[in-house]
Amino acid sequence: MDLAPARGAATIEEVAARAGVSRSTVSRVVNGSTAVSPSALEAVRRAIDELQYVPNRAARSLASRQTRAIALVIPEQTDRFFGDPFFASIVAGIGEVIGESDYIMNMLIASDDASAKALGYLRSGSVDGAIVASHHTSDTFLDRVADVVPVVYGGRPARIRSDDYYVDVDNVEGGRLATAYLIERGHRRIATISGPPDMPAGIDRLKGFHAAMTEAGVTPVAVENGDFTESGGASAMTRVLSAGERPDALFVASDLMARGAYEVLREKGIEPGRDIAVIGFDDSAVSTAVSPALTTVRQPSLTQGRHMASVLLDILAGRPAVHATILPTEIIERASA
Amino acid sequence: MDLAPARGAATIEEVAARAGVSRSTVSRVVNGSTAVSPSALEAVRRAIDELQYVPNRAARSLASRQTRAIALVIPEQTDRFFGDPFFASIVAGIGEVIGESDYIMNMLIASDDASAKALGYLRSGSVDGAIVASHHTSDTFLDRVADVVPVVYGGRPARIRSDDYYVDVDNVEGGRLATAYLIERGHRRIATISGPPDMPAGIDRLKGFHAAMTEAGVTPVAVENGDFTESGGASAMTRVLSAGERPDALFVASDLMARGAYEVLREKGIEPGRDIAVIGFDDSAVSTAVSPALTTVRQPSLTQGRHMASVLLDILAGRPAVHATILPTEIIERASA
DNA sequence: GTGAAAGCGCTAACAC
DNA sequence: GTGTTAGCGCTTTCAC
Repeated sequence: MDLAPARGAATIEEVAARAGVSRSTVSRVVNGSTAVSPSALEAVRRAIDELQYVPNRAARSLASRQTRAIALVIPEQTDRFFGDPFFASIVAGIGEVIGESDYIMNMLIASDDASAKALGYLRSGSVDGAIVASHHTSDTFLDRVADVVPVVYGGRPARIRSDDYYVDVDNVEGGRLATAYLIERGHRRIATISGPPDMPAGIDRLKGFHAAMTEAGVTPVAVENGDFTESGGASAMTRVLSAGERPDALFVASDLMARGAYEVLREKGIEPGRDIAVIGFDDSAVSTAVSPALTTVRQPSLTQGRHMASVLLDILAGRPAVHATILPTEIIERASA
Repeated sequence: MDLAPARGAATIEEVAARAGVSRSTVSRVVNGSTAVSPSALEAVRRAIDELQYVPNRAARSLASRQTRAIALVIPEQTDRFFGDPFFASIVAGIGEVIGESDYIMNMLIASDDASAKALGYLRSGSVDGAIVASHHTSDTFLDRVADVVPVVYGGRPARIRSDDYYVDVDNVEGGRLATAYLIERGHRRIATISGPPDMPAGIDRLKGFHAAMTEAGVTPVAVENGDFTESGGASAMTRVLSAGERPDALFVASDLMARGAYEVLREKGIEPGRDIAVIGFDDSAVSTAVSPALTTVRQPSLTQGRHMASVLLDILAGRPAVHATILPTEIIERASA
């Protein structure tokens, strides 16, 4: 018996014919409308099963003007995206929430050279909304995405527009907390390895650092910025050490950079946790992978991811959504400071 | 002057009206047909620019029956995907090649609980083809994807079908090489931490191990399998040590698992590289991140990714494509063995 | 070189 | 509860 369609995928038309009903009824069944008689429902279901029917997504979204897909945009180079456990948590949180919805999530790595293509994709009606996992001030293409579909940013966008949505952690407070922690423990020769100056997260953590220092009347020994990578942390550390006075405490704006700093310190015979207090930021897997374990500022990345997804889902469902969500940070005390 | 469309995105109709030509001509320009007069071309280009026109992807793929999109399917849990640098290389290689094409690539994390959704997506005509980054024998949903669109597998599929395409590294030879290396250096009490028995890569590396052992007439001290994660490597190491005779050499089927093994060895006071020779597999970033640096079997993951993408592109373009590509492996000698 | 017309597979009024 | 009818925005013959 020839059950499968002649060629290509089965269409709604074929299902309707086989079930002895109209296209509309099939559509109703597929879309879960209740206004279908039990007998028709049964017939359609069987036909769908026999033909292995899956609705054509293009046709569906053309007619309904929605795609049931959302994009997770990563404006980073591939190696940074994979190298930093921060992204793993964010993605896991987002995936968890989207997974429970009936949206499909597709990840788009929109590194510099791929951003034009990504922009075209996002503007072509391929998705109903987008989540942007990290944000550089140079990522102006994102504004042009936001013109077309709702966007939720991870972290405060560089320029906040009144209708923006974002979920951030309290980076200023986190930076302040970390720095105050060092000061409270009697350190006065304090340096920092900050994040990149083109990312709000980097800017804010540094702002918190300066706030705490000013408050205590302490002047920084050195301020060098890294790019949130391990090697960037290492070279910033080198610059800090060659800057002049050797610090007795160090605030590093990400755990990964702290790992890079560790290496350079060791090379110079300076033992982290003993000769210099080091505090990181993230509380990602690297903070316990290094030795001595890193005292750090915990940011709830998994939660942040979950929130981002929920906000987008709210927007898409027409529910009232929160424009700005700021998640708290806290110090996790380990061995390095 | 009102240049922007009234509401929503501009359509081909609006562009045509503004340029004073028909829809067909606009379509020709958009699709790069040469049969358009210079004046029409110019007019259309300007209209597109002014209206910020981007063709609707759904409409386009409905009419043309192709999507110009490919899926990168990752049948793994999120944390394993992000935790293993192997995937970073694979994705980078694929992204590089796809990036130069006019296809868009969307990554789909199809963990167990999300596989039904991913399957629906892939069967709904959303993509022209798929690349599967890793493969478990339990991933039967992939067969149903291959029914609908061309699929290229990373690694030999569990059950090879005559029309399958895949790009693999020579895992059997790699396992053999690693084991022979240990034997040549005089080790005789050799154990292995193998990959998961439900993954061809794991099976093949173990096969190579046994081949080399048999050839040399040496019996393994212990064979324990891990799941290609760091913690899996650690617990396998624990089992190896409690199995009986303490090994003087160890072949671990992935660098990440070797890192886990290092930790357990150290806890027991056994120093890798001194008290026990350890050889890994991958030559990923972790092999140099650990101390002592790991001697390992290099597999060209970036190249593998590039090949996978090229093969899919060949298939989609109707060019002859290679069904099976096997890439060579080689020993990278460092400090651990 | 250009336009008219048909149709891709579906949803969504609207009648019945 | 169910079918009929119009499109959704585009590509693609086929005439001219």
